[in-house]
Amino acid sequence: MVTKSSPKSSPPQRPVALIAGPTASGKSGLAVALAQRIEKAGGKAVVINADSAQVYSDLSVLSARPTEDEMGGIEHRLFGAWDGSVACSAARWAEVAREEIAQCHEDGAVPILVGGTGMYIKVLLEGIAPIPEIEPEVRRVVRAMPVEIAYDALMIEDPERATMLEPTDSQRIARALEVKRSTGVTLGDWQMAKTGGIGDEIALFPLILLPPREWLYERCDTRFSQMLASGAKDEVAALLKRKLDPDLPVMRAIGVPEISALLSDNASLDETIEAAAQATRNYAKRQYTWFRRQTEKDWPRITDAIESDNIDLREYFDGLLLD
RNA sequence: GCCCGGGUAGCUCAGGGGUAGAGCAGCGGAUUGAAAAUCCGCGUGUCGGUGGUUCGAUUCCGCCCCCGGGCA
Repeated sequence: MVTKSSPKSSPPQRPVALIAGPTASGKSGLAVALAQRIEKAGGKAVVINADSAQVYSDLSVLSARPTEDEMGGIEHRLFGAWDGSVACSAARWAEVAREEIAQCHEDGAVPILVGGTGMYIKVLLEGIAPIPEIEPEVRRVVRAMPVEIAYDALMIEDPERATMLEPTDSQRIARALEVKRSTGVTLGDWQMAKTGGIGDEIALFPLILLPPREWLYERCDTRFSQMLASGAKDEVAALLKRKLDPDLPVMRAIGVPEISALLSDNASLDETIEAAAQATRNYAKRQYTWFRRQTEKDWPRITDAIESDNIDLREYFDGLLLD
């Protein structure tokens, strides 16, 4: 019997690279650079989207989806994969991402997850409670309730969860209530089980980007003006034409409400730019907190600004096949 | 030059004889199927300057400076 020596340099089983960080932190460029290094070494790499806005086909400019040029010849998946009329969710995204990752492994490609949606990534790695789809009518009724009413109802129907939540947390209150009403089981009971996580089955190569706040905010500010110059108005105009439910995630993406106001003459151009830039900064801060606190302590982090070529990929992805 | 308003937290402003407060920003945090979402916590700043009245002034009075608007 031959004992197969496994040299350090051999590619690991089921590798998955992950580049995560706040908006405008330079994730996409880094992911493409990594993919190109892998392909240059004779491997194959696929970039997989882990961003809750970039999944929508209606949002290309506004979600800062990489352009053909920026993709640099690397295959990208789950970018623009959802029609705006369909609400994606962490669980649904994770399900599809899991399939894509499996497909990559079957094809001998390294999947590189890139994105800023912490919860999507968490659900993919750790799994989530197997709660069935909520009955549309239940959802409609629950979401139409004012928070106070919903909270009072939850206090009666699932007091355990109600006491765990802030009485003002409209979204979580609605979720707990719709789950109880639609399935007859409380959210807490459902959440005792978690299914679908792939964290234990893969060799994860994570990298968290936490650049200096000032640098990040400057990029947030610049970004929206660039989006306007790249056709963001037309994108929103086309989206508005679809007359979708205003509560859908596409309709709430940063820039959509702001540009809608501009298009309907309810805001000046300056006000629009200011409001959208501010929303972007607020969002970046929330992501910053997520990635700083909700990720494993031993995951490598970059706290410097990502300039064109100042990152040594080998330092962070040592063990992956690189040239 | 005169007459009105104003000058209070980074910004917009409230308040008022016992040294001050909201919203936004900023900072910290939460995050189990809408997460670019939904929430929670954190407020000392010569209250424009200076003199006076007062036990006590940021608050009342005088003067000065600055910013609006109006009249000349």
